[in-house]
Amino acid sequence: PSRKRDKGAVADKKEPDAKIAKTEEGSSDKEEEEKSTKPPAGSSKSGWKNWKKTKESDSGGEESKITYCHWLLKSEPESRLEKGVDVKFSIDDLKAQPNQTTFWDGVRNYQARNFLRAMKLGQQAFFYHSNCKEPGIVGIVKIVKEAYPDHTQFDQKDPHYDSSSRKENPKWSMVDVQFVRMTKRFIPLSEIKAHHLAHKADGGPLKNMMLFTRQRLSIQPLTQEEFDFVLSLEEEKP
DNA sequence: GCCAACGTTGGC
DNA sequence: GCCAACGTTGGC
Repeated sequence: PSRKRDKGAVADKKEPDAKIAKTEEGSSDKEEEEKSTKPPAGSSKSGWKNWKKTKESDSGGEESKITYCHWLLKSEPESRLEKGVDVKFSIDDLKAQPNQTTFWDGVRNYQARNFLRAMKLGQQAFFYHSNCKEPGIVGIVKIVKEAYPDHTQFDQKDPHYDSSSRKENPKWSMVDVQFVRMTKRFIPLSEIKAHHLAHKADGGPLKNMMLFTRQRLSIQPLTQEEFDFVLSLEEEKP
């Protein structure tokens, strides 16, 4: 699960426009809670080392730590029932919410959750339409509230109810996001993928993009370079 | 609708 | 802790 449902209006408030923070990424993909700065010692098959090693630190001699400050959020724009509940949530649905803001509930994957928890106020994310006729990026949103417990994990009627989660120590988190703008044009997955493939050969900015290296992750970080490159595509002719 | 990718579960 | 079975994601 990943999603978002069309009921997540959030009470409005004006947040002071946030500082664009740098994100230190420290997530793991396993069950444990906050982990410290170091990766699991000998972890072999978890996804961590793969993205951990993708880049040298830019400050010379220090611990290599990728800083992500942009994100990609997947959501399904077409109706689909999950336990009798329609999980459709398109960018138009987001625009229709009060204050064009919603909570991003329903994430039930540890790695995705840890990325949610790393999100900082004011950071921008691509809104990606998945599982539909034309998958791709349709708009930009920003984080307007950092991670807090996802109440739908305690709701038995919710398709993402988790009976194993305790109120005292909630497993799952969500953030609030607000619509910023549509991209100047639809940026299809196929086009991003073509660049990814080319960049794998020539070392370009999308060579490690998680859309392709962590295919099923519904919440993904992007480096500044990845974000900038993808955004530059909106200026090009289709 | 098919099915590849890949995360999770549970037997041992 | 291994790994086969199973379930889900999501492109095509």
